[in-house]
Amino acid sequence: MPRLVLIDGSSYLFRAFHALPPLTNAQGEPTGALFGVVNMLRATLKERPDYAAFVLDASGPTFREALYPEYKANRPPMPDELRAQVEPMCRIVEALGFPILREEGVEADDVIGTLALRAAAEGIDVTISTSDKDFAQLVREAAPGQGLVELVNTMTGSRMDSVEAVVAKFGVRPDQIVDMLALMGDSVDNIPGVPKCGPKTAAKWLAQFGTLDGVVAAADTVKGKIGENLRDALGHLPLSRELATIRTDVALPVGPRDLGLRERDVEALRELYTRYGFNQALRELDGGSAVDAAEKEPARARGGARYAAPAGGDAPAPDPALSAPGEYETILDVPRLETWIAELRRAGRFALDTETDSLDPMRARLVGISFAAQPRRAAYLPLGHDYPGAPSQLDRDTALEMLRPLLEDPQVAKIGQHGKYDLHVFRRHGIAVRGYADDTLLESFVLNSSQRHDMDSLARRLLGYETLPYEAVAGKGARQIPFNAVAVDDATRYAAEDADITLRLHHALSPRLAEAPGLQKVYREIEMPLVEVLARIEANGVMVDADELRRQTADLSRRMLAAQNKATELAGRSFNLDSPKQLQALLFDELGLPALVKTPKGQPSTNEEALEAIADQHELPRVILEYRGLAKLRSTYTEKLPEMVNPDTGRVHTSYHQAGAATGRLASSDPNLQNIPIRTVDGRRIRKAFVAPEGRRLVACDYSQIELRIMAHLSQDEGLLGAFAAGADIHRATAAEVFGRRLEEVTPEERRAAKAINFGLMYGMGAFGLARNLGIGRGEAQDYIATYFSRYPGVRDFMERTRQQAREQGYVETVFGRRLYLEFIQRGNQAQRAGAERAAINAPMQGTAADIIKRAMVDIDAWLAGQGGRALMILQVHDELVFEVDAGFVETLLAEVPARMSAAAELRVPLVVESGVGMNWDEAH
DNA sequence: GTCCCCTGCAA
DNA sequence: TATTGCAGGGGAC
Repeated sequence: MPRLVLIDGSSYLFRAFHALPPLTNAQGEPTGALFGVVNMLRATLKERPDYAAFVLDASGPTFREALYPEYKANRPPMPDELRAQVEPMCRIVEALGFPILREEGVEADDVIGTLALRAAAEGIDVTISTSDKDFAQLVREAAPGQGLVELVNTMTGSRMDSVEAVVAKFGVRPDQIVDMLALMGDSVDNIPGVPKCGPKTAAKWLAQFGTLDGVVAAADTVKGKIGENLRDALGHLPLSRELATIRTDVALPVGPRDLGLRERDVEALRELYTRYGFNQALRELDGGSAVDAAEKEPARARGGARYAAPAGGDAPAPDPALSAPGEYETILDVPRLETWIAELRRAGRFALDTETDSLDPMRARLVGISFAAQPRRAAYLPLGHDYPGAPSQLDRDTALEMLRPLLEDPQVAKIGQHGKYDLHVFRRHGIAVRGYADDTLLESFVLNSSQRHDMDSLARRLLGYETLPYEAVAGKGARQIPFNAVAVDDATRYAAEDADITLRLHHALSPRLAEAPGLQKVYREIEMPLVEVLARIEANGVMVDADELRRQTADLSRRMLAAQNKATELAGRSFNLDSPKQLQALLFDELGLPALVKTPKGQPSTNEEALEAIADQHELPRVILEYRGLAKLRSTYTEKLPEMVNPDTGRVHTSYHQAGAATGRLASSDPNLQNIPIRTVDGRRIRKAFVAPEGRRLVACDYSQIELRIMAHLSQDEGLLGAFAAGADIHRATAAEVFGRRLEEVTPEERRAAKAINFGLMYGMGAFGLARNLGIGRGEAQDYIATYFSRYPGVRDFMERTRQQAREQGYVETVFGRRLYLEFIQRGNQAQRAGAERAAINAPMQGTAADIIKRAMVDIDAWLAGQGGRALMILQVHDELVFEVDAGFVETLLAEVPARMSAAAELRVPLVVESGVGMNWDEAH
């Protein structure tokens, strides 16, 4: 007969918490209750039930509160050490494969009761695993076609599987338990009973009178003080009985047969057991002895990642030494710091990390520094914890002067995780770090750009180590406190761990790079040298004319208001033009215009394409498009950029994310300066607000058609190579080929179509996309593409080769050996595979372009370093570099920079660079 | 407050 | 059913 195990999670959590000593793991987190629950669950799994569920109380009121507002009023709030264990417990339960049930408005008891009786009725044997005696009321013996319901308490090992067993334990039958509980009452749940009536008395009365009703009827015959108490309690006994009754008829979204156990997630369990120090469980996991059911399937894949490819680079069984907890100390006096400095110097290389009071490296103040020279041993040097009662710390400037020789010594190698941030912090505190040798973020990025590279993920994946989350020491959301307000002890656990884990990650990652010489070269020759260059660009910042932007804001506001009035008039009522939802109701429901475009979720879209499509049927769509364009410029640019000016420098400092795009491109944020408008007149005005200071100029240098040139190089297509060699206008040349014209005969319309083909091909576009882009029929678009491929057969072959390579080896490469893994190319569904193929075609071109400009940046930065500050690199926009240059130095820069950009790669086509000079970014184009 | 959706800017 | 990103406002929870 199949068996269902229902686990009363809440009861175990409480009992284990109170029964076990207050255990903690190496990080000092409480683990006692967790430990108890985990052991109970492991014992349950060994019994191999067919179905199981872990049931918890949900928040929110239940019917019992409605019945009796004082219900559970005496219950003390959950202790913090216990509360902290709930979330990890759920993660372990999940990872073990148990379904978790948490029903809003229904207590766990009633969920269990309902499922138990339903299952028994369906012929399933039910084991309720609980430490709560109240469940004895549910015990049933098996009957024909009916399963039994039994109780086990794995903490005591007791089992109640028959009426007899219940009688033996409580002196009453299961059907009398509720009456007994009503008579006894329950002080914890605040259920009133008969004062002085305990289990013995209740059992005696029930043996005598049969039921609660019988007891009530015979109340007058009970003698003595307790008889009086009984008679006084008569009024509330029915209520008490109802409160004590476990419901067996609540509505639930699942039935017993929905509660199959999933395969356990071994990786997740390893991490969690490691983190909480459950060594026995860990050994069992590795030995695989106890629960072998799980080994059949790999741990479930992580969702979300678009490429996410394990291929060569994924988690080995973590070395236990790497995943063990570390021992951390706090440096509070000069001798201790001297000892550490000596040790770090002796080691010759060490991991370091800074803690600050802000995420913005251009505003952050140093709060502390951590170091690690060998795994599992790290120290935290607090310098700026200033909460009331903070321990006395070393003076910041004194400590920094002590550290300066070490930090500025290029012979002592430093290892960081996202060290660019720390370089900023040190620079702004007067330390020019040298010898920044390795960055685990970039090691991971180069090894497999599709995965996550944050320290928590890396530690989990590569070390099987669960880091202390930042939220655990600083809180989260609105209640988050700055790091300087974090207690020094907590800070030490968090910060020293950062340095320790950085070092361990480097030990895990660098051998993998060594195994892949091509990748190591990308890491060593492109990414690592770029770190300091990016830090310099960010620190340089760009001057923004805030007044000009404010004038533009005013102008945009005026025109938005006009558009809004016009829209209100046309619609016949007012509505929120910023709300796609309201817009959709207005256009498609009220005005009855056709909804020709759908959003990804199937809603009628109000995007530009959709509005353009109905613009000839109504005036409103055009007005909305006008409004949208203005609103975008105002909210994203003219209003925001002035707010981003750093008060110290008077300039805007973006952040470049070196591991931001899987193809190898940089990404920019806070603010994003890689998407400043250029295509419309209003948009271009914003570029006029990016200015050069008095006596200087902005110089913009951009690669001409770099991705198409790379396509020519990679495909070695003769036609394409020839066109670039001849210095032709490539879109015109393409049009001439595809439309069978002489170059000078190509019409603007044909050139536009050819341009769309060129760009579309680089993105792996099909006939459908080209048709939509050009507003032509699909057949016609297909003809264009066919003609294109017949004129440029090398391109067609190249694309097929690329797809093939991606399918066979799971990744594609740039000219410089950077890889992009494409997980879905082999095992995705149809749409995912198609998407992966498009990405595969695009990545070598986009990625090679990224490699090239990165190389150029490193080279140019080195050159600029010797030019006495007469020019600064201030922006990178994928194929463009922007410089701020002394007016008298412009000539020199123009003689030097474009040449260096061109020389950044040797391709089969020339790398042409175009330059412009002006007082602002618009003019420099 | 946080998260998701829709929208739109750049190369 | 065209690649890579970042970010705004609305609105549900």
